[in-house]
Amino acid sequence: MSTIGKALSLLDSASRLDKEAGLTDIARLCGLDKATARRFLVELEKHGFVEQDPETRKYRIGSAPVRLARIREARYPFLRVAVPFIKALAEASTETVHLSEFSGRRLSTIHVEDSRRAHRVNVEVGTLLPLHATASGLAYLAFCPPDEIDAALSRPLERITEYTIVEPAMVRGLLDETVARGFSINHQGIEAGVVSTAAPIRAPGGHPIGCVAIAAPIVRADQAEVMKFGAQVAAAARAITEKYYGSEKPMGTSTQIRRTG
Amino acid sequence: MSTIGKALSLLDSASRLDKEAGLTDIARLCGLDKATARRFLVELEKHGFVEQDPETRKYRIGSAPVRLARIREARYPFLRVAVPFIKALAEASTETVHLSEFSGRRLSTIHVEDSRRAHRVNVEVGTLLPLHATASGLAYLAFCPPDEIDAALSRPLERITEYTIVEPAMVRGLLDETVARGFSINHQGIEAGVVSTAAPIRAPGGHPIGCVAIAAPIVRADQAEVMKFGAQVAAAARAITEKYYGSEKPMGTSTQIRRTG
DNA sequence: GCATATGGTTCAATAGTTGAACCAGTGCTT
DNA sequence: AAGCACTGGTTCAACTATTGAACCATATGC
Repeated sequence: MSTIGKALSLLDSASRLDKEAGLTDIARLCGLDKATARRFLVELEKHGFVEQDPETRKYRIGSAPVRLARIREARYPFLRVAVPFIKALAEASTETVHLSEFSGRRLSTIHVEDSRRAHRVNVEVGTLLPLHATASGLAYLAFCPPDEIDAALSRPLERITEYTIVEPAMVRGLLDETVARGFSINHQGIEAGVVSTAAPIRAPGGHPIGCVAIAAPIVRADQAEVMKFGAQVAAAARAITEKYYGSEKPMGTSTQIRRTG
Repeated sequence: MSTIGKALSLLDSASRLDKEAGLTDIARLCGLDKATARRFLVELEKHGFVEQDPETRKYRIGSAPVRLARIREARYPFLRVAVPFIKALAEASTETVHLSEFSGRRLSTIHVEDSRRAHRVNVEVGTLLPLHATASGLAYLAFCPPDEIDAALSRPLERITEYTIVEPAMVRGLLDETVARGFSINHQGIEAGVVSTAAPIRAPGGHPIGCVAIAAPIVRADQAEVMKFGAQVAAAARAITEKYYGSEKPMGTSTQIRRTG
Protein backbone atom coordinates (compact mmCIF):
# COMPACT_ATOMS: atom_id res chain seq x y z
CA MET A 1 0.00 0.00 0.00
CA SER A 2 1.18 3.52 -0.72
CA THR A 3 2.30 5.92 1.97
CA ILE A 4 -0.74 8.06 1.34
CA GLY A 5 -2.98 5.06 1.78
CA LYS A 6 -1.33 4.18 5.04
CA ALA A 7 -1.62 7.72 6.34
CA LEU A 8 -5.28 7.91 5.41
CA SER A 9 -5.88 4.52 7.01
CA LEU A 10 -4.29 5.86 10.16
CA LEU A 11 -6.64 8.82 10.04
CA ASP A 12 -9.53 6.46 9.50
CA SER A 13 -8.52 4.21 12.39
CA ALA A 14 -7.96 7.15 14.68
CA SER A 15 -11.40 8.49 13.80
CA ARG A 16 -12.98 5.24 14.87
CA LEU A 17 -11.65 5.54 18.39
CA ASP A 18 -14.14 6.76 20.93
CA LYS A 19 -11.76 9.35 22.24
CA GLU A 20 -8.43 11.03 21.66
CA ALA A 21 -5.46 8.72 21.59
CA GLY A 22 -1.75 8.89 22.22
CA LEU A 23 1.05 8.11 19.79
CA THR A 24 1.75 4.59 21.03
CA ASP A 25 -1.89 3.59 20.95
CA ILE A 26 -2.40 4.90 17.46
CA ALA A 27 0.73 3.17 16.21
CA ARG A 28 -0.35 -0.11 17.77
CA LEU A 29 -3.89 0.20 16.42
CA CYS A 30 -2.65 0.71 12.88
CA GLY A 31 0.14 -1.83 13.08
CA LEU A 32 2.69 0.84 12.30
CA ASP A 33 5.99 1.67 13.84
CA LYS A 34 5.90 4.48 16.36
CA ALA A 35 8.29 6.57 14.28
CA THR A 36 6.21 6.07 11.15
CA ALA A 37 2.95 6.81 12.92
CA ARG A 38 4.44 9.97 14.30
CA ARG A 39 5.67 11.14 10.90
CA PHE A 40 2.18 10.58 9.53
CA LEU A 41 0.57 12.42 12.43
CA VAL A 42 2.95 15.35 12.06
CA GLU A 43 2.24 15.54 8.35
CA LEU A 44 -1.51 15.25 8.90
CA GLU A 45 -1.28 17.91 11.57
CA LYS A 46 0.52 20.32 9.25
CA HIS A 47 -2.51 20.16 7.02
CA GLY A 48 -5.07 20.32 9.80
CA PHE A 49 -6.35 16.76 9.49
CA VAL A 50 -5.37 15.96 13.04
CA GLU A 51 -4.45 18.17 15.93
CA GLN A 52 -2.47 17.44 19.04
CA ASP A 53 -3.59 18.61 22.42
CA PRO A 54 -0.67 20.68 23.72
CA GLU A 55 -1.28 19.49 27.25
CA THR A 56 -2.11 15.81 27.02
CA ARG A 57 -0.10 15.30 23.77
CA LYS A 58 -2.96 13.19 22.52
CA TYR A 59 -4.19 13.41 18.95
CA ARG A 60 -7.65 14.09 17.63
CA ILE A 61 -9.28 14.80 14.29
CA GLY A 62 -8.45 18.30 13.09
CA SER A 63 -10.55 20.90 11.42
CA ALA A 64 -9.42 20.45 7.83
CA PRO A 65 -12.05 17.76 7.21
CA VAL A 66 -14.65 20.22 8.48
CA ARG A 67 -13.57 22.74 5.88
CA LEU A 68 -13.59 20.14 3.10
CA ALA A 69 -16.93 18.77 4.26
CA ARG A 70 -18.41 22.26 4.13
CA ILE A 71 -17.22 22.74 0.59
CA ARG A 72 -18.56 19.39 -0.48
CA GLU A 73 -21.85 19.91 1.26
CA ALA A 74 -22.18 23.33 -0.34
CA ARG A 75 -21.65 21.78 -3.74
CA TYR A 76 -23.22 18.42 -3.07
CA PRO A 77 -25.75 18.89 -0.33
CA PHE A 78 -26.64 15.22 -0.02
CA LEU A 79 -27.40 15.51 3.64
CA ARG A 80 -29.26 18.78 3.24
CA VAL A 81 -31.37 17.20 0.53
CA ALA A 82 -31.97 13.93 2.32
CA VAL A 83 -32.59 14.94 5.92
CA PRO A 84 -36.10 16.36 5.42
CA PHE A 85 -37.16 13.08 3.84
CA ILE A 86 -35.60 11.12 6.68
CA LYS A 87 -37.47 13.25 9.19
CA ALA A 88 -40.74 12.80 7.35
CA LEU A 89 -40.20 9.07 7.18
CA ALA A 90 -39.43 8.89 10.89
CA GLU A 91 -42.65 10.75 11.53
CA ALA A 92 -44.70 8.51 9.24
CA SER A 93 -43.24 5.21 10.41
CA THR A 94 -42.86 6.15 14.10
CA GLU A 95 -39.65 4.08 14.02
CA THR A 96 -35.96 4.98 13.93
CA VAL A 97 -34.85 5.98 10.43
CA HIS A 98 -31.25 6.38 9.35
CA LEU A 99 -29.33 7.48 6.30
CA SER A 100 -26.05 5.95 5.20
CA GLU A 101 -23.45 6.89 2.64
CA PHE A 102 -20.84 4.78 0.91
CA SER A 103 -17.44 6.31 1.38
CA GLY A 104 -13.92 4.97 1.38
CA ARG A 105 -15.07 1.43 0.67
CA ARG A 106 -17.37 1.45 3.66
CA LEU A 107 -21.00 2.17 4.26
CA SER A 108 -21.41 4.53 7.20
CA THR A 109 -24.33 6.14 8.97
CA ILE A 110 -24.49 9.88 8.36
CA HIS A 111 -27.84 10.82 9.88
CA VAL A 112 -30.32 9.34 12.33
CA GLU A 113 -33.84 10.31 13.29
CA ASP A 114 -34.71 8.42 16.43
CA SER A 115 -38.15 7.04 16.98
CA ARG A 116 -40.08 8.90 19.67
CA ARG A 117 -41.24 5.64 21.19
CA ALA A 118 -39.76 4.51 24.47
CA HIS A 119 -38.99 1.09 23.06
CA ARG A 120 -36.97 1.83 19.97
CA VAL A 121 -33.81 0.99 18.07
CA ASN A 122 -30.89 3.32 18.67
CA VAL A 123 -28.39 3.96 15.90
CA GLU A 124 -25.26 6.10 16.24
CA VAL A 125 -24.06 8.49 13.58
CA GLY A 126 -20.74 7.26 12.20
CA THR A 127 -21.50 3.56 12.67
CA LEU A 128 -20.07 1.39 9.93
CA LEU A 129 -22.56 -1.00 8.36
CA PRO A 130 -21.41 -4.49 7.33
CA LEU A 131 -22.70 -5.17 3.84
CA HIS A 132 -23.95 -8.71 4.48
CA ALA A 133 -25.54 -8.17 7.87
CA THR A 134 -27.52 -4.94 7.61
CA ALA A 135 -30.52 -3.93 5.56
CA SER A 136 -28.59 -0.92 4.29
CA GLY A 137 -25.64 -3.09 3.30
CA LEU A 138 -27.85 -5.52 1.41
CA ALA A 139 -29.74 -2.72 -0.32
CA TYR A 140 -26.44 -1.16 -1.31
CA LEU A 141 -24.86 -4.35 -2.53
CA ALA A 142 -27.93 -5.57 -4.36
CA PHE A 143 -27.68 -2.71 -6.82
CA CYS A 144 -23.91 -2.87 -7.28
CA PRO A 145 -22.29 -4.40 -10.37
CA PRO A 146 -21.45 -8.13 -10.10
CA ASP A 147 -17.72 -7.67 -9.56
CA GLU A 148 -18.32 -5.55 -6.48
CA ILE A 149 -20.71 -8.15 -5.10
CA ASP A 150 -18.13 -10.85 -5.78
CA ALA A 151 -15.45 -8.81 -4.03
CA ALA A 152 -17.67 -8.18 -1.01
CA LEU A 153 -18.61 -11.85 -0.67
CA SER A 154 -15.12 -13.23 -1.32
CA ARG A 155 -13.97 -12.20 2.14
CA PRO A 156 -15.14 -14.20 5.15
CA LEU A 157 -18.45 -12.81 6.43
CA GLU A 158 -18.63 -12.14 10.13
CA ARG A 159 -21.35 -13.85 12.11
CA ILE A 160 -22.61 -11.03 14.28
CA THR A 161 -25.73 -12.61 15.78
CA GLU A 162 -27.02 -16.15 15.68
CA TYR A 163 -29.27 -15.01 12.83
CA THR A 164 -26.55 -13.46 10.67
CA ILE A 165 -26.38 -15.03 7.25
CA VAL A 166 -22.75 -15.73 6.40
CA GLU A 167 -23.03 -18.13 3.46
CA PRO A 168 -22.27 -16.20 0.27
CA ALA A 169 -24.85 -18.13 -1.71
CA MET A 170 -27.59 -17.28 0.78
CA VAL A 171 -26.55 -13.64 0.81
CA ARG A 172 -26.84 -13.65 -2.98
CA GLY A 173 -30.33 -14.98 -2.56
CA LEU A 174 -31.18 -12.02 -0.32
CA LEU A 175 -29.70 -9.65 -2.91
CA ASP A 176 -31.88 -11.12 -5.65
CA GLU A 177 -34.95 -10.74 -3.45
CA THR A 178 -33.91 -7.16 -2.72
CA VAL A 179 -33.62 -6.30 -6.41
CA ALA A 180 -36.99 -7.92 -7.09
CA ARG A 181 -38.71 -6.09 -4.22
CA GLY A 182 -36.87 -2.79 -4.52
CA PHE A 183 -35.90 -2.86 -0.84
CA SER A 184 -33.99 -5.14 1.51
CA ILE A 185 -35.04 -6.86 4.72
CA ASN A 186 -32.60 -7.73 7.47
CA HIS A 187 -33.99 -10.06 10.09
CA GLN A 188 -31.91 -9.74 13.28
CA GLY A 189 -28.69 -10.01 11.32
CA ILE A 190 -26.90 -7.17 13.11
CA GLU A 191 -28.70 -7.23 16.42
CA ALA A 192 -31.10 -9.74 17.92
CA GLY A 193 -34.64 -8.42 18.17
CA VAL A 194 -34.23 -5.85 15.42
CA VAL A 195 -35.71 -5.98 11.93
CA SER A 196 -34.72 -3.43 9.29
CA THR A 197 -35.65 -2.51 5.76
CA ALA A 198 -33.61 -0.34 3.44
CA ALA A 199 -33.55 1.06 -0.08
CA PRO A 200 -30.64 2.57 -1.98
CA ILE A 201 -30.16 6.07 -3.31
CA ARG A 202 -28.53 5.62 -6.69
CA ALA A 203 -26.39 7.93 -8.80
CA PRO A 204 -27.38 8.51 -12.42
CA GLY A 205 -25.02 5.74 -13.52
CA GLY A 206 -27.03 3.35 -11.36
CA HIS A 207 -24.43 2.87 -8.66
CA PRO A 208 -25.79 3.33 -5.11
CA ILE A 209 -24.31 6.18 -3.08
CA GLY A 210 -26.11 5.33 0.16
CA CYS A 211 -29.30 4.02 1.72
CA VAL A 212 -32.37 4.94 3.69
CA ALA A 213 -33.32 2.43 6.36
CA ILE A 214 -35.99 1.86 9.00
CA ALA A 215 -35.07 -0.18 12.06
CA ALA A 216 -37.81 -1.50 14.33
CA PRO A 217 -38.07 -3.85 17.30
CA ILE A 218 -39.20 -7.29 16.13
CA VAL A 219 -42.35 -7.13 18.25
CA ARG A 220 -43.64 -4.30 16.08
CA ALA A 221 -42.40 -5.79 12.80
CA ASP A 222 -44.73 -8.47 11.56
CA GLN A 223 -44.86 -9.45 7.89
CA ALA A 224 -47.40 -6.78 6.92
CA GLU A 225 -45.62 -4.04 8.83
CA VAL A 226 -42.24 -4.90 7.30
CA MET A 227 -43.72 -4.70 3.81
CA LYS A 228 -45.19 -1.31 4.70
CA PHE A 229 -41.79 -0.10 5.99
CA GLY A 230 -40.20 -1.42 2.81
CA ALA A 231 -42.57 0.51 0.61
CA GLN A 232 -41.88 3.62 2.69
CA VAL A 233 -38.08 3.40 2.48
CA ALA A 234 -38.26 2.71 -1.24
CA ALA A 235 -40.45 5.77 -1.73
CA ALA A 236 -38.15 7.92 0.40
CA ALA A 237 -35.06 6.72 -1.47
CA ARG A 238 -36.75 7.52 -4.78
CA ALA A 239 -37.73 10.97 -3.56
CA ILE A 240 -34.23 11.77 -2.31
CA THR A 241 -32.67 10.52 -5.55
CA GLU A 242 -35.00 12.68 -7.59
CA LYS A 243 -34.32 15.77 -5.51
CA TYR A 244 -30.58 15.18 -5.35
CA TYR A 245 -29.94 14.43 -8.99
CA GLY A 246 -32.69 16.64 -10.33
CA SER A 247 -35.36 15.53 -12.73
CA GLU A 248 -33.03 12.92 -14.13
CA LYS A 249 -33.80 9.53 -12.68
CA PRO A 250 -31.35 6.67 -12.37
CA MET A 251 -30.78 5.49 -15.90
CA GLY A 252 -31.80 2.03 -16.99
CA THR A 253 -33.37 1.02 -13.74
CA SER A 254 -33.89 -2.50 -14.94
CA THR A 255 -31.34 -3.01 -17.69
CA GLN A 256 -28.31 -1.15 -16.37
CA ILE A 257 -27.25 -3.71 -13.81
CA ARG A 258 -27.19 -7.36 -14.72
CA ARG A 259 -26.83 -9.77 -11.92
CA THR A 260 -25.64 -13.28 -12.22
CA GLY A 261 -27.63 -16.03 -10.60
CA MET B 1 8.00 17.64 1.37
CA SER B 2 6.67 14.21 2.14
CA THR B 3 4.37 12.32 -0.16
CA ILE B 4 1.55 12.66 2.31
CA GLY B 5 2.05 16.40 2.45
CA LYS B 6 1.96 16.63 -1.31
CA ALA B 7 -1.20 14.56 -1.53
CA LEU B 8 -2.91 16.65 1.13
CA SER B 9 -1.79 19.82 -0.63
CA LEU B 10 -3.33 18.49 -3.79
CA LEU B 11 -6.56 17.87 -1.92
CA ASP B 12 -6.36 21.36 -0.49
CA SER B 13 -5.73 22.94 -3.88
CA ALA B 14 -8.48 20.96 -5.51
CA SER B 15 -10.87 22.04 -2.78
CA ARG B 16 -10.16 25.66 -3.52
CA LEU B 17 -11.31 25.34 -7.10
CA ASP B 18 -14.79 26.61 -7.77
CA LYS B 19 -15.80 23.46 -9.55
CA GLU B 20 -14.76 19.95 -10.35
CA ALA B 21 -11.49 19.66 -12.22
CA GLY B 22 -9.83 17.24 -14.60
CA LEU B 23 -6.55 15.43 -14.09
CA THR B 24 -4.43 17.79 -16.18
CA ASP B 25 -5.79 20.91 -14.48
CA ILE B 26 -5.21 19.52 -11.02
CA ALA B 27 -1.68 18.42 -11.88
CA ARG B 28 -0.88 21.84 -13.32
CA LEU B 29 -2.40 23.64 -10.35
CA CYS B 30 -0.31 21.70 -7.88
CA GLY B 31 2.85 21.72 -9.97
CA LEU B 32 2.87 17.94 -10.02
CA ASP B 33 3.43 15.50 -12.82
CA LYS B 34 0.27 14.11 -14.35
CA ALA B 35 1.22 10.57 -13.37
CA THR B 36 1.93 11.60 -9.79
CA ALA B 37 -1.26 13.62 -9.52
CA ARG B 38 -3.20 10.66 -10.78
CA ARG B 39 -1.63 8.26 -8.30
CA PHE B 40 -2.53 10.67 -5.51
CA LEU B 41 -6.08 11.03 -6.76
CA VAL B 42 -6.53 7.28 -7.04
CA GLU B 43 -5.21 6.83 -3.54
CA LEU B 44 -7.40 9.63 -2.18
CA GLU B 45 -10.36 8.14 -3.99
CA LYS B 46 -9.79 4.71 -2.44
CA HIS B 47 -10.30 6.34 0.92
CA GLY B 48 -13.21 8.52 -0.12
CA PHE B 49 -11.43 11.86 0.04
CA VAL B 50 -12.09 12.55 -3.61
CA GLU B 51 -14.46 10.98 -6.07
CA GLN B 52 -14.37 10.88 -9.81
CA ASP B 53 -17.43 11.51 -11.89
CA PRO B 54 -17.79 8.37 -14.01
CA GLU B 55 -19.04 10.39 -16.98
CA THR B 56 -16.98 13.57 -17.08
CA ARG B 57 -13.94 11.91 -15.43
CA LYS B 58 -13.54 15.01 -13.36
CA TYR B 59 -12.63 14.87 -9.69
CA ARG B 60 -14.40 16.39 -6.72
CA ILE B 61 -14.15 16.22 -2.95
CA GLY B 62 -15.40 12.92 -1.63
CA SER B 63 -17.49 12.05 1.36
CA ALA B 64 -14.77 10.87 3.75
CA PRO B 65 -14.17 14.42 5.01
CA VAL B 66 -17.88 14.63 5.76
CA ARG B 67 -17.64 11.57 7.95
CA LEU B 68 -14.56 12.87 9.75
CA ALA B 69 -16.12 16.29 10.15
CA ARG B 70 -19.18 14.72 11.72
CA ILE B 71 -17.07 12.83 14.21
CA ARG B 72 -15.06 15.92 15.05
CA GLU B 73 -18.15 18.05 15.38
CA ALA B 74 -19.77 15.46 17.59
CA ARG B 75 -16.74 15.48 19.87
CA TYR B 76 -15.75 19.09 19.41
CA PRO B 77 -18.86 20.97 18.49
CA PHE B 78 -17.11 24.30 17.95
CA LEU B 79 -19.54 25.37 15.32
CA ARG B 80 -22.55 24.14 17.24
CA VAL B 81 -21.39 26.08 20.26
CA ALA B 82 -20.45 29.22 18.37
CA VAL B 83 -23.26 29.66 15.87
CA PRO B 84 -25.94 30.81 18.33
CA PHE B 85 -23.60 33.54 19.54
CA ILE B 86 -22.83 34.55 15.97
CA LYS B 87 -26.53 34.74 15.22
CA ALA B 88 -27.19 36.82 18.31
CA LEU B 89 -24.35 39.14 17.44
CA ALA B 90 -25.63 39.58 13.89
CA GLU B 91 -29.00 40.46 15.33
CA ALA B 92 -27.55 42.92 17.82
CA SER B 93 -25.14 44.63 15.47
CA THR B 94 -27.35 44.48 12.36
CA GLU B 95 -24.13 43.89 10.41
CA THR B 96 -22.59 40.80 8.81
CA VAL B 97 -20.88 38.59 11.40
CA HIS B 98 -18.57 35.72 10.59
CA LEU B 99 -16.68 33.02 12.39
CA SER B 100 -13.27 31.74 11.37
CA GLU B 101 -11.14 28.81 12.41
CA PHE B 102 -7.42 28.25 12.15
CA SER B 103 -6.74 25.02 10.33
CA GLY B 104 -3.85 23.71 8.31
CA ARG B 105 -1.83 26.86 8.79
CA ARG B 106 -4.62 29.01 7.43
CA LEU B 107 -7.45 30.98 8.88
CA SER B 108 -10.69 30.19 7.08
CA THR B 109 -14.28 31.30 7.38
CA ILE B 110 -16.54 28.55 8.74
CA HIS B 111 -19.79 30.38 9.33
CA VAL B 112 -21.45 33.61 8.20
CA GLU B 113 -24.57 35.41 9.35
CA ASP B 114 -25.36 38.03 6.77
CA SER B 115 -26.70 41.39 7.76
CA ARG B 116 -30.33 41.89 6.81
CA ARG B 117 -29.63 45.34 5.48
CA ALA B 118 -29.65 45.92 1.74
CA HIS B 119 -26.26 47.59 1.88
CA ARG B 120 -24.06 45.06 3.61
CA VAL B 121 -20.78 43.20 3.45
CA ASN B 122 -20.95 39.73 1.97
CA VAL B 123 -18.59 37.03 3.16
CA GLU B 124 -18.40 33.51 1.74
CA VAL B 125 -17.97 30.41 3.86
CA GLY B 126 -14.59 28.85 3.10
CA THR B 127 -12.83 32.12 2.34
CA LEU B 128 -9.23 32.17 3.51
CA LEU B 129 -8.30 35.20 5.58
CA PRO B 130 -4.82 36.75 5.18
CA LEU B 131 -3.39 37.34 8.63
CA HIS B 132 -2.09 40.86 8.01
CA ALA B 133 -5.02 42.23 6.05
CA THR B 134 -8.14 41.12 7.90
CA ALA B 135 -9.50 41.91 11.33
CA SER B 136 -9.75 38.18 12.04
CA GLY B 137 -6.16 37.63 10.96
CA LEU B 138 -4.89 40.44 13.17
CA ALA B 139 -6.93 39.26 16.12
CA TYR B 140 -5.61 35.75 15.62
CA LEU B 141 -2.00 36.77 15.21
CA ALA B 142 -2.05 39.27 18.05
CA PHE B 143 -2.56 36.49 20.57
CA CYS B 144 -0.09 34.06 19.03
CA PRO B 145 3.36 33.42 20.52
CA PRO B 146 6.15 35.67 19.14
CA ASP B 147 7.71 33.02 16.92
CA GLU B 148 4.44 32.53 15.05
CA ILE B 149 4.12 36.27 14.55
CA ASP B 150 7.69 36.40 13.30
CA ALA B 151 7.02 33.53 10.89
CA ALA B 152 3.85 35.17 9.58
CA LEU B 153 5.56 38.52 9.04
CA SER B 154 8.76 37.09 7.56
CA ARG B 155 7.03 36.35 4.29
CA PRO B 156 6.20 39.23 1.94
CA LEU B 157 2.79 40.65 2.79
CA GLU B 158 0.40 41.08 -0.10
CA ARG B 159 -0.99 44.55 -0.76
CA ILE B 160 -4.65 43.78 -1.38
CA THR B 161 -6.12 47.29 -1.41
CA GLU B 162 -4.48 50.69 -1.37
CA TYR B 163 -5.09 50.70 2.38
CA THR B 164 -3.50 47.34 3.14
CA ILE B 165 -0.68 47.63 5.64
CA VAL B 166 2.26 45.60 4.39
CA GLU B 167 5.14 46.87 6.51
CA PRO B 168 5.86 44.27 9.22
CA ALA B 169 6.65 46.97 11.78
CA MET B 170 3.32 48.66 11.23
CA VAL B 171 1.49 45.33 11.40
CA ARG B 172 3.21 44.71 14.73
CA GLY B 173 1.88 48.06 15.85
CA LEU B 174 -1.65 46.93 14.99
CA LEU B 175 -1.09 43.70 16.89
CA ASP B 176 0.01 45.60 19.98
CA GLU B 177 -3.07 47.79 19.78
CA THR B 178 -5.20 44.67 19.35
CA VAL B 179 -3.80 43.05 22.47
CA ALA B 180 -4.30 46.29 24.43
CA ARG B 181 -7.89 46.72 23.24
CA GLY B 182 -8.89 43.06 23.23
CA PHE B 183 -10.11 43.27 19.64
CA SER B 184 -8.67 44.17 16.25
CA ILE B 185 -9.72 46.81 13.74
CA ASN B 186 -9.11 46.44 10.04
CA HIS B 187 -9.67 49.60 8.06
CA GLN B 188 -10.28 48.70 4.39
CA GLY B 189 -7.29 46.38 4.37
CA ILE B 190 -9.03 43.53 2.55
CA GLU B 191 -11.67 45.46 0.64
CA ALA B 192 -12.12 49.16 0.07
CA GLY B 193 -15.12 50.59 1.90
CA VAL B 194 -15.21 47.86 4.52
CA VAL B 195 -14.23 48.17 8.18
CA SER B 196 -14.05 45.10 10.42
CA THR B 197 -13.46 44.28 14.03
CA ALA B 198 -12.56 40.86 15.39
CA ALA B 199 -11.71 39.05 18.60
CA PRO B 200 -10.10 35.65 19.05
CA ILE B 201 -11.49 32.52 20.62
CA ARG B 202 -8.58 31.06 22.56
CA ALA B 203 -7.84 27.55 23.75
CA PRO B 204 -7.00 27.04 27.43
CA GLY B 205 -3.30 27.22 26.58
CA GLY B 206 -3.94 30.71 25.25
CA HIS B 207 -3.49 29.91 21.59
CA PRO B 208 -6.30 31.24 19.39
CA ILE B 209 -8.35 28.66 17.51
CA GLY B 210 -10.42 31.14 15.52
CA CYS B 211 -12.13 34.52 15.53
CA VAL B 212 -15.46 36.26 15.60
CA ALA B 213 -15.66 39.29 13.33
CA ILE B 214 -18.11 42.01 12.34
CA ALA B 215 -17.75 43.57 8.91
CA ALA B 216 -19.57 46.80 8.11
CA PRO B 217 -19.64 49.32 5.26
CA ILE B 218 -17.44 52.29 6.12
CA VAL B 219 -20.38 54.70 5.96
CA ARG B 220 -21.89 53.01 9.01
CA ALA B 221 -18.59 52.59 10.84
CA ASP B 222 -17.54 55.79 12.52
CA GLN B 223 -15.15 55.79 15.47
CA ALA B 224 -17.86 55.29 18.08
CA GLU B 225 -19.61 52.56 16.14
CA VAL B 226 -16.38 50.65 15.56
CA MET B 227 -15.62 50.70 19.28
CA LYS B 228 -19.13 49.39 19.93
CA PHE B 229 -18.64 46.59 17.40
CA GLY B 230 -15.30 45.80 18.99
CA ALA B 231 -16.82 45.48 22.43
CA GLN B 232 -19.56 43.25 21.03
CA VAL B 233 -17.15 41.02 19.18
CA ALA B 234 -14.92 40.69 22.24
CA ALA B 235 -17.91 39.77 24.38
CA ALA B 236 -19.07 37.17 21.88
CA ALA B 237 -15.60 35.64 21.66
CA ARG B 238 -15.44 35.43 25.43
CA ALA B 239 -18.87 33.85 25.61
CA ILE B 240 -18.00 31.24 22.98
CA THR B 241 -14.70 30.45 24.66
CA GLU B 242 -16.43 29.99 27.99
CA LYS B 243 -19.12 27.75 26.55
CA TYR B 244 -16.69 25.77 24.45
CA TYR B 245 -13.99 25.18 27.02
CA GLY B 246 -15.98 26.06 30.08
CA SER B 247 -17.49 23.12 31.93
CA GLU B 248 -16.02 19.98 30.51
CA LYS B 249 -12.62 20.57 29.02
CA PRO B 250 -10.43 19.64 32.01
CA MET B 251 -8.16 16.62 32.24
CA GLY B 252 -9.86 13.27 31.78
CA THR B 253 -10.51 12.22 35.35
CA SER B 254 -12.60 9.17 34.64
CA THR B 255 -11.42 7.61 31.41
CA GLN B 256 -7.94 6.44 30.71
CA ILE B 257 -6.56 4.76 27.65
CA ARG B 258 -6.65 1.05 28.19
CA ARG B 259 -3.35 -0.66 27.67
CA THR B 260 -2.58 -4.25 27.08
CA GLY B 261 -0.55 -5.68 29.85
C1' DG C 1 -6.61 14.29 -41.98
C1' DC C 2 -3.78 16.61 -39.09
C1' DA C 3 -3.11 19.10 -34.71
C1' DT C 4 -3.89 19.34 -30.10
C1' DA C 5 -6.24 18.58 -26.43
C1' DT C 6 -7.71 15.09 -22.91
C1' DG C 7 -7.25 10.83 -19.30
C1' DG C 8 -4.46 7.16 -18.36
C1' DT C 9 -0.06 3.83 -18.24
C1' DT C 10 4.82 2.24 -18.01
C1' DC C 11 9.42 1.43 -15.76
C1' DA C 12 14.31 2.57 -14.80
C1' DA C 13 16.36 6.02 -11.89
C1' DT C 14 15.98 8.02 -7.77
C1' DA C 15 14.41 10.12 -3.60
C1' DG C 16 11.52 9.40 0.29
C1' DT C 17 10.26 5.96 3.71
C1' DT C 18 11.22 2.72 7.27
C1' DG C 19 12.05 0.92 12.06
C1' DA C 20 15.32 -0.84 15.58
C1' DA C 21 17.58 1.41 18.82
C1' DC C 22 17.99 5.39 20.97
C1' DC C 23 16.97 9.62 24.53
C1' DA C 24 14.29 12.05 27.97
C1' DG C 25 10.44 12.70 30.92
C1' DT C 26 6.68 11.01 34.12
C1' DG C 27 4.37 8.35 37.52
C1' DC C 28 4.14 4.29 40.21
C1' DT C 29 6.53 0.72 43.54
C1' DT C 30 9.68 -0.60 46.61
C1' DA D 1 15.70 7.78 46.12
C1' DA D 2 16.54 4.33 43.20
C1' DG D 3 14.34 1.18 40.00
C1' DC D 4 10.93 0.12 36.80
C1' DA D 5 7.60 0.63 33.17
C1' DC D 6 5.49 3.32 30.79
C1' DT D 7 5.10 7.50 27.77
C1' DG D 8 6.29 10.86 23.48
C1' DG D 9 9.81 11.83 20.52
C1' DT D 10 14.38 11.36 17.52
C1' DT D 11 18.06 9.30 14.62
C1' DC D 12 20.13 7.29 10.34
C1' DA D 13 21.65 3.44 7.37
C1' DA D 14 19.03 0.11 4.72
C1' DC D 15 15.68 -0.20 1.64
C1' DT D 16 11.47 0.27 -0.91
C1' DA D 17 8.12 3.19 -2.65
C1' DT D 18 7.89 7.34 -5.53
C1' DT D 19 8.91 9.88 -9.60
C1' DG D 20 8.27 11.69 -14.40
C1' DA D 21 9.59 11.56 -19.35
C1' DA D 22 7.81 9.17 -22.79
C1' DC D 23 4.25 6.47 -24.03
C1' DC D 24 -0.84 5.00 -25.72
C1' DA D 25 -5.78 5.74 -26.77
C1' DT D 26 -9.34 8.66 -27.43
C1' DA D 27 -11.92 13.04 -28.33
C1' DT D 28 -12.53 17.58 -30.15
C1' DG D 29 -11.46 21.43 -33.44
C1' DC D 30 -9.72 23.28 -37.75
